[in-house]
Amino acid sequence: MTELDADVHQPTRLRILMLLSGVDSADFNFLRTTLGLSKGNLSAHTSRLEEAGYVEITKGFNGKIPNTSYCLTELGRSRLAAYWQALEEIRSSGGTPPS
Amino acid sequence: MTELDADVHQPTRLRILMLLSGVDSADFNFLRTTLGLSKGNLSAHTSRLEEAGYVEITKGFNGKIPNTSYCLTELGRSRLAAYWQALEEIRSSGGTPPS
DNA sequence: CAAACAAGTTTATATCACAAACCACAATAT
DNA sequence: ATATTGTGGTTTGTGATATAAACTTGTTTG
Repeated sequence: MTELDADVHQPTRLRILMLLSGVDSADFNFLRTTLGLSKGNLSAHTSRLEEAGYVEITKGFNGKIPNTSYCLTELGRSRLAAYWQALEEIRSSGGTPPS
Repeated sequence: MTELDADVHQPTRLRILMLLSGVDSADFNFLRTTLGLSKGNLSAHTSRLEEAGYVEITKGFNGKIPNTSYCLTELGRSRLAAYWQALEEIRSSGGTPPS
């Protein structure tokens, strides 16, 4: 019974991870507006993903204004793949057995 | 941005629903042992699924001992299908764009 | 300088997942 | 008859969590 990684199995975090999986990196406001999140919510979720080691956070500046950008780590990428696979197991576990 | 139904998007409930989707009905102990859940946990989740209208709970007796059995409703079945579809949208939203 | 703004973070709150404790009843032992 | 144990489940207490509001730090504008 493969477990579903709780750090991934959360709608907002899953969307963040999927978005990051298709891009080299994305910054705070891009994630925020693309996914339609409040700042607090996004900050909390990215922190958790960083603690899990799934996302790397890079703080810099755009001219003088601070800018934070996020990048999926290799661990994050592999956990994300494992998550989809675990989900596929659950999905195929249920249906009516073949006749 | 299709939302993920919170009543479905929970590992244990998802497994319960998937299990029920492949069977006419299942009773408490079958669910409990098959999914490896504590009694309290199973009871809480099935209650929630009933309140959502996704599962019908039927209380009866096996001889003299009480027996509760669970059956997926049509609503439950359709919500479950919608859930997998919503998830598929998220899944295909992320990947590297085609070259 | 003061007031508004930008980019995040910290906090308060409400919900939730879970197991321990509990309840109702049946079967068995004393 | 009455404890005692077992079975089938529900209720309750607790710790974790998702979210938005409030706050912080620094910048730009009046």
